[in-house]
Amino acid sequence: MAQETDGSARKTVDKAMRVLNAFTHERSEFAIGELARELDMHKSVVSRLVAALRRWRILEQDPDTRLVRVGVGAFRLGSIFATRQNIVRVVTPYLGALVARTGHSAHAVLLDGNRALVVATVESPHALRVIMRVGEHRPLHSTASGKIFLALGDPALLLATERERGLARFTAGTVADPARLRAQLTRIRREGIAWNEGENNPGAGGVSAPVLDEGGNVVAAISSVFPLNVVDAAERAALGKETLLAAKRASQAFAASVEPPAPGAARARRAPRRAPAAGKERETPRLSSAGRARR
Amino acid sequence: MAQETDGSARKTVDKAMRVLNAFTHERSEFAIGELARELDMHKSVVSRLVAALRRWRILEQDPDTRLVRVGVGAFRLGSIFATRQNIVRVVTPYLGALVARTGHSAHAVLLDGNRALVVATVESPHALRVIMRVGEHRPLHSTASGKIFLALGDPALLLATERERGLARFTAGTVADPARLRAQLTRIRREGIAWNEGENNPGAGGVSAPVLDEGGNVVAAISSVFPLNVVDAAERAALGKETLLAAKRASQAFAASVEPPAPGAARARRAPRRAPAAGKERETPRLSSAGRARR
DNA sequence: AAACGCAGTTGCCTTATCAGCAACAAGTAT
DNA sequence: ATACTTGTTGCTGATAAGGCAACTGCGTTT
Repeated sequence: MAQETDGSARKTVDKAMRVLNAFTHERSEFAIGELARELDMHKSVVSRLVAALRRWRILEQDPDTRLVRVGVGAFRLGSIFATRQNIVRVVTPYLGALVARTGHSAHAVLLDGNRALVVATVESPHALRVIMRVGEHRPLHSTASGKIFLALGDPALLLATERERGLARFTAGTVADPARLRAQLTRIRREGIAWNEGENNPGAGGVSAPVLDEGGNVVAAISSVFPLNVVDAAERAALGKETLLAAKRASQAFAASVEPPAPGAARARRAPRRAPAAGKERETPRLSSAGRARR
Repeated sequence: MAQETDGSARKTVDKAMRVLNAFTHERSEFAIGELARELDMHKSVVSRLVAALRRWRILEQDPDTRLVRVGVGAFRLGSIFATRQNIVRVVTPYLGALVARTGHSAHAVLLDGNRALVVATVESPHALRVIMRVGEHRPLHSTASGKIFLALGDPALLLATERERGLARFTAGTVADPARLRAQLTRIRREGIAWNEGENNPGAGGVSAPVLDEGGNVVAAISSVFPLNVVDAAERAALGKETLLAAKRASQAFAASVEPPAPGAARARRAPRRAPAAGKERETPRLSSAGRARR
């Protein structure tokens, strides 16, 4: 079948991952047949893959309905990531403080490929509030936090975003014109905060500021989100200031938290070493690649 | 190699999962070679598996040290589980309230195979406190929450636990005698709460109570943990009462939260149907199986 | 009731994929 | 400089995976 020369394929694993990737917050349960249809694989293949993943509890299956769901094993793995990522731990308290001061929901996102991944949220106590869930993905060009990554992250990210799906239009306000987006990004670089005025969801706006490591690289973005119709210009300005402040504090806390001399550190960690030749990279198949933010 | 007749194997996926399973909170980074040694696989195999998983960001690799870590893709999956599991969402506020009243750390655990998995924690504000991290696994027979599952969950769980590793002894207080353990379980069933007096960690004790669904099945356990030496009998009794109360409230909240009529529910869900023949089950290879709590 | 349809699992056989080896590439220690 | 590391990659025989079709449970239809 003349598979394009891809040195390390491990196609079976790839298929298993395609199965896992089908699960999202919106669609968190599938019948075997559904998966097969959606992924264009044969029933028997999906059935056997699911069985394999089930053995490790990465997936689970409702004994009654036979619907397949994400399992506790996936949660275990994810929690390892969350623990290691100081960011999540470090940033959460600042989100809480931010919400307490502003009254609007706040969240933190990480870059995941060429989308932003929500990794922590604190909800506003108000009845009218914007809700965001941990694990949700958001586009880069139509959200405040996304723009932070586009403006301050790897330039390749912007190129990939434009190329990929083009700049999809979600609302009337979405900035779908590359030139206008670039103009916004320049401004963001200057001011240090990014705005979104109903460009992703009608009626919902946001401000975002970067969490930076000691080298000045963006590691995450903190955002406040609010209903556009009840927040006037003055309040928005204040909200921007507060968000920026929270992000700055979080940056300091993050820098301070990185690799604390490791109390009971046992395993030797060799001195830094540049990655070797590395061949053709090509991360995440069929979704094309986006260079990760350099460190 | 006459692999024992296991109808659906998907051995490559299994190997990939063995790689993932190597990662824990204690060991969250590996060199490729380390993994190969530990899993008794060849360097080249691990290298290619890691490359495959990296493409989906389930794993990631430090560009400098080349150490392999759990990636953001795993976090994404895990968060889907966490969201779907109302338990985590529902229970957390009650943990907070419990800590506020008692001053001791509290956490919630789910059953993961034949261990308990910590899924939510709230720490005590005191300087002297017991700390537990989300994602940690704890044995069933030497922890309060574990005993809840043994006492109120599927009876097969107890058998599997005894068979598996025997009742490993962690401290002088560990109940390693099956008969004594069963006696404790009987009492737990009667009283509705379980105690641990330094049986897992010397000096640390805990009380746990079950979160039950509408059918009376254990879906989770809530525990308060405390330093044994500063908590006298009177305080322990109060702590037990509070923990039980929190668990009861959480149970009600959980029952109320299950499947809210599904507002925009689109996909048809067929009527319940018992799982078919199902062949030889055998969950989680090489760790033997433990029947899941029946529903 | 009996027949049909649908979803999921499983045995069999062919073919494609993977494990192992060894060479190589990069970096580190002697 | 030279000898060890550790990780990646081309190559080829051995193995594991895919497709098919049969079969099992169930629910629905005539």
